[in-house]
Amino acid sequence: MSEQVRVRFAPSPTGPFHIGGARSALFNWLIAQKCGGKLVLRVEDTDLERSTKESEENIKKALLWLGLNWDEGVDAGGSYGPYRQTERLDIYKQYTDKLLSEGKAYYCYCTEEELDAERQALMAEGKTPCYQGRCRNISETEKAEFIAAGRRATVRFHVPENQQIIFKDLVRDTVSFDSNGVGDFVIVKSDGIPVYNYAVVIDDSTMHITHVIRAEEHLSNTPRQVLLYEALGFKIPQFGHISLILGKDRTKMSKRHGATSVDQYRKLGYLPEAIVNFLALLGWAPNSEQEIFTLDELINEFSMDRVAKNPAVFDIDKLNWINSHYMKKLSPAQVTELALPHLVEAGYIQETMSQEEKDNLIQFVGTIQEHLSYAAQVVDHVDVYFNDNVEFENDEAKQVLQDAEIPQVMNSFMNKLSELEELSANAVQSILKSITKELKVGGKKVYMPVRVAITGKMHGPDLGQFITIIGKERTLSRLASTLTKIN
RNA sequence: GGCCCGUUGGUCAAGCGGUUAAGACACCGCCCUUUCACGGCGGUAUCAAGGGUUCGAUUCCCUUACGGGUCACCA
Repeated sequence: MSEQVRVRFAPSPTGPFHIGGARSALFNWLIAQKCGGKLVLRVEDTDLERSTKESEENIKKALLWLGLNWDEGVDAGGSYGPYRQTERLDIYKQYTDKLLSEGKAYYCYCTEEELDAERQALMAEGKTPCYQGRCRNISETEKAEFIAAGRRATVRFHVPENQQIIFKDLVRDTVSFDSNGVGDFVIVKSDGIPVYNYAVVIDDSTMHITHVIRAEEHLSNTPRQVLLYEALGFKIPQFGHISLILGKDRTKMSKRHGATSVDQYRKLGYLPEAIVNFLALLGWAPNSEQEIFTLDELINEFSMDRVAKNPAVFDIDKLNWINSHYMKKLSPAQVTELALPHLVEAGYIQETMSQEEKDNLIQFVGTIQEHLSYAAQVVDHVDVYFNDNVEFENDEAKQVLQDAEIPQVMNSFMNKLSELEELSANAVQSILKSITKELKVGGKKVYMPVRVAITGKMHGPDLGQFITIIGKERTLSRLASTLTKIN
């Protein structure tokens, strides 16, 4: 009987939810779904300085927004709680006492300055800067002196010497380290709070996690953890270290690479299914040529043995392409809704607008929807809709109105438009077409000048629809004022 | 600096000893719509370098270079 797959996502609530964390969560979620296993959400809040409840809430909200729910853990309950590390202090203490009594761990009274000096010295010699074990065998009298001097002890793990630490990794296969390069590390801080590498082992083990899938930055921590698993008599889980996401300059993605948090993308009007789809393709490839995946399809296709070892550069162009794909499935009203905050911020609209204004805006958004990568881009297209004061976007646009036949085209169009009884996209198209026939000129000589005269731009929404939306009056007045500008 | 991981087009990547080295994004061109876009079709472009192993290396091994991670009383 094979045991049930249990994976976990264990963020530390110390800031915005990073896109890389989202990918780790996604991979874990996919594994759980695929294997009919459980995903545990554990909050690693042992960094008392930086952890905030707010951050925890943001992370949970972002996970849910992405469609990644969890079966067990914070807010969901379960039989292996509590699921917040600061609520598990008594559990860690039991194991610490055990390690201490078995001589596998010891108190260390070194000060920060002493440790720093030791590190510097080793670095200068070109050696691995790891703790040399000064407090490993101190006498009781020394200990008493330190305590009397007011020193507070940390607990260090006694790392065995000359041991090859070998473990299997789902992504990297066999990885090995030499225990001599590790050095006795702190497992409990002087304030009694366990350190990440220690708490994670106890948690993963007591929560019966079978597969530890996390980012590659933890790969070098794994030998420490393996040692701890062995010392505590725990079963070692399957590890899988997925590569990092890099920025365009091939360094770890950070703020200077642009938006890095899930929430920033959400606010820009990216869609959760697009982000999930994009993230899945960063570091994983399907066994087919498919690029667009629903969550269900991902569950079907996903497997750890198709996860890449090499780090991937975050390519915003591809994200945009994927997002625009999903965006086309939205109704204009939905796109408008996503863009609203940005339109308000840009000063185009007020928080309160009449239903009529809104309906009209939605119609306009419908005409530009296919140009959009994400909803906030509506702002870049909306000037032609709100602004009746036509300005040429460049000389090329201005040039379009310089041809000899332009006055005729314009006059004819203005006449026909004002005589039109019922304004519609088709009617406008007919007018445009009739002018090409009448004047025996190509479409380019008609459509382009009219577009430029009304919008000042060379590109834009379908003319028939656009004119219908802004109406006859505004169109005619724009044309009239543009004509005065070109002479 | 020590240790660990990695390196196929500009980017994501398939490939797992013999291939015309897939596909996607981006870019360029053509077609469509008597305009721009959308869409369709096509094109440019890749195995980091050097040694081995082998009848044969993108694929296996070593070295170098480059990139990244880690060495905290951060996670």
